Amino acid sequence: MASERSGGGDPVRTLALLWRTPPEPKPVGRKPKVSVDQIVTAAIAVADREGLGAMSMARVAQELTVGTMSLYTHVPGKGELIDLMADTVLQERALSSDGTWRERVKHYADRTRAVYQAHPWMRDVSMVRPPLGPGLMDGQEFVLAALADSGLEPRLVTVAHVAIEGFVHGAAASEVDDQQLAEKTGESGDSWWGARQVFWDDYFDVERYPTMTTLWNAGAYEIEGALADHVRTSFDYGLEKLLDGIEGGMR
Amino acid sequence: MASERSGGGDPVRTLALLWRTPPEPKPVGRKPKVSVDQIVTAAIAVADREGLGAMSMARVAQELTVGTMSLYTHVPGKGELIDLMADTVLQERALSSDGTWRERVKHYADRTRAVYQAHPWMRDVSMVRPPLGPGLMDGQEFVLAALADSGLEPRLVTVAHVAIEGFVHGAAASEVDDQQLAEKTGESGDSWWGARQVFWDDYFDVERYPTMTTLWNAGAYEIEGALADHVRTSFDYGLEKLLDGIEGGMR
DNA sequence: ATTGTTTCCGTATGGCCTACGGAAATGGGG
DNA sequence: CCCCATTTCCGTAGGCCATACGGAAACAAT
Repeated sequence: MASERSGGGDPVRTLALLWRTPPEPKPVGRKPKVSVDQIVTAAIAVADREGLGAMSMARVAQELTVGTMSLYTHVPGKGELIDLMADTVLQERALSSDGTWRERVKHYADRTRAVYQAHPWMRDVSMVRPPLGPGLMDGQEFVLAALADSGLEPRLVTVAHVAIEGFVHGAAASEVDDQQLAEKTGESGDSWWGARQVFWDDYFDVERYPTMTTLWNAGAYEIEGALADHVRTSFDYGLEKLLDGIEGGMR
Repeated sequence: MASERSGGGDPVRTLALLWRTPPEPKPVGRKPKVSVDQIVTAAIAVADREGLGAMSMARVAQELTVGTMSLYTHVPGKGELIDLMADTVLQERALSSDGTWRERVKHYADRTRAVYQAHPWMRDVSMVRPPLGPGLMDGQEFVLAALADSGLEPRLVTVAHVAIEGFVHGAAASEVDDQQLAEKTGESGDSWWGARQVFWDDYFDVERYPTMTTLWNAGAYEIEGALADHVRTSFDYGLEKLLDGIEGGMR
């Protein structure tokens, strides 16, 4: 399977689940052993610990000491479950609207980044056909409000929004990728690059890559802390410059 | 499975494959029915047509009318095969270094985007521990050269590089996601959003989302062409503004 | 106790990766 | 011409996965 997808099923059913529309109480019939919330919570727990790849229906059911097929009574399928998981963790952002529009966008970026840190499997969830639940929508509103306050004209607000959203999710995903792989393979990013020392020894061609060579000699690659910090710094820089550009384009 | 990963195996073996170090000619023994190149080409063909999810070892072997296990003689495993595929298609960029540094960065973005368009499965390949082959390295050198020419000091060149690389790959991935899903589910992005009309009717809360409501009323969401075009425009805008910011930060 | 309703879940199908080990092909030396 | 080291080919098997189907089990009301 490629990236885990979602949003495939019946929109009406999925939306009802996302917004937890109370499914009119059933006075008759067997009592449920599990609830949607329990399933989503268990699924998130499994994915947090072992990655989205390990989050199989069987595994989640096991966690709840329930038969695999019981889950299908409460959730249409795996895709929809992932939708629910994603929207749930996005709600953890708890965005507070203080400060200038720039500060708020940065706040949004930080909170979103924190979600990815806490739930690295978010990297594997496509946000192109996103779950239209409260977690996602609240975030959208927050960024749009900040951009609207910036004085950008409406048309540009929507354009800038897509660019920022893309940057933030992309950055958060990249940043987290490293840790995710480290967990999965039991090998840290630094050690992975260390093992590829062979590359610099045996394959790097100084004539083919003059700029890299120059930069190397200029000490531009002497990193202070861990590699992950460097990546993070770079994305902070990128967001800053993106906002600079947007701000500059207004005048 | 989460995103398809790679880069797990023995670095020495993988690097030899990426750079096609000729494995000293074997004078004795049975003649190979397939070569590494044939395997990679077939794998790319399958992934192009049916997605990375369909690119199984069995499927590729079938394509070459060969037993599944024969592939393992030439390629260590699926992860390494994906590395080879990725680096191969990145080589298709054929970057030409004309114009200002900004033009060259944009050229790079466009060519990379084209690769993702032609090979949508690239969305599912993580670029955090990338295949250190010629395709990737040539791209890195190209962007670094452009940034170095911009007059940015060496330290900032590497920082800006990570930011740009993240933006470009992220943008290309997002853009392609839509088409990939369309193919996979047989439903276009526009029709998908159309089916979610229910959301606006039944769940959208005007009081909870005042900015969205205002923007909607201001006509900011009246899109001209297809949704995909709008996304593309937004990323062009984003890259432009990012470069503006970088340029502005130099003075 | 029967009936209607709802939930639980065992089974089965068809897919995936890849470890293992034997069969088949090939060229050189006797 | 036969033998044999060497290399490649590939069948089998084990252990995963999602989910369609249909019957068993639990519960409330009659």
